[in-house]
Amino acid sequence: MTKPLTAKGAATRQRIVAGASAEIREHGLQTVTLEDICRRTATSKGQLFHYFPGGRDELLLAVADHEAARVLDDQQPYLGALTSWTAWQAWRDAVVARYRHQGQNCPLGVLLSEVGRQTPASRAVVTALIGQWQQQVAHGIREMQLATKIAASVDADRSAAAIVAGIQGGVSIMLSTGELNHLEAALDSAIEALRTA
Amino acid sequence: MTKPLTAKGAATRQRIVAGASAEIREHGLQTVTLEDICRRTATSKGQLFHYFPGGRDELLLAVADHEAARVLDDQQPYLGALTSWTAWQAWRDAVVARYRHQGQNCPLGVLLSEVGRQTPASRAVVTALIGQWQQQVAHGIREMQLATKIAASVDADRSAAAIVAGIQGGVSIMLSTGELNHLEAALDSAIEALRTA
DNA sequence: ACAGTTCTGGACTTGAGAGTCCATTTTGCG
DNA sequence: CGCAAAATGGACTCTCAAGTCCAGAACTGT
Repeated sequence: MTKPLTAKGAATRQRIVAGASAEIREHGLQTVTLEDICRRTATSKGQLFHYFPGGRDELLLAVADHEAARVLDDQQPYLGALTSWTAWQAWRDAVVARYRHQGQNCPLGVLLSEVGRQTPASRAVVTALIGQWQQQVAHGIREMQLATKIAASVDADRSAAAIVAGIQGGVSIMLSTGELNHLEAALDSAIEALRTA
Repeated sequence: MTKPLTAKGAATRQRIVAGASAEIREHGLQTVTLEDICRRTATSKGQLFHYFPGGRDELLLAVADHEAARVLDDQQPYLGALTSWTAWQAWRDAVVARYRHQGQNCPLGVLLSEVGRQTPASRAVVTALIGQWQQQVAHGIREMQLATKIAASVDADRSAAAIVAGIQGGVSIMLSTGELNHLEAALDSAIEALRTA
């Protein structure tokens, strides 16, 4: 029911979303204009409003979806297989490395701190992302519990919530201060806590 | 060297900053206009630019300073006297209660997620805030260590960094999803970790 | 190939908000 | 009092970006 879209049209639409995402990651949500996006993606205003009749808001929502997918994808395969302490460490390293390497260029930070609060629809995207993420971490904790590597008394969901919060806070702080310490400390402390519980 | 300011002038300037802070907390940074601020504070454009010749940016910087002070003040007296587990719990409850009670109306969230990245000057304000906060938490940990209530092996600064990150993440998530779980989980897990270390 | 639809380009309109300017009032002070 | 500096009000300009519109090119299926 969405729309009749030819192959070419779908490609253009996709190009716009990807270009807008990149532009926003690089320059921030507030400073990016539709014209910037047109320039970058070699499209025109007409096309932009053709594919996103709702204008800026609708495009931003599509960008939010796109970015949300990236956040989880970028943590794979680690996040999906937290079955040993080595795996947890690898995941931790992957998360830290990613943010060390790309600095400001961060989908999650943009999503949560800039897009998230704007409209109900984009809030829903963020909420779903957080939920999935937390669930995957919780799943990892439960697997470790089955293998009796983590005490059964640990509340998997609650610990997962704390870990996700720690990462998110670490990333926020990094985006504002440029320092990575907090992210590392949050992850290390959380994992350490799971170990000794 | 700043400026010759009469008592009346200083009062007006102060009124503008306070009004702007409130307006931003209530409606978000991007949606608030200078005219909104004028209306709320019963001032005019002329006054606004008289006191903040640098315009919007300069005003925002003053707001950032103002809000940064609130963040720490609002956690007192708890944050300054983390000398027993009861005190830690009281602090934890104060933080949670504050966010439960005021929801979106949050200086820290606004600061970190909206103002922080804008200009170098506002980044500096945020960086200083985080530093002070972390230091106060670390100080609390050290006092507990002196009283042998926390193991001496704990790295106070690193743990404090993790705690601040957890709170920040919890607040960010709350601002986007409306749920308080993550903030509570982060604080509880962090304190629990200090206890059992 | 041809009719209908989708896609594309870009000029144009519109609205909003930051910043300017200056006339007027109030205050500080000798 | 009386002058200079500071404070105030508000109309005005300027810029810029979102969104509109339409004409023309490219593609679709029959």
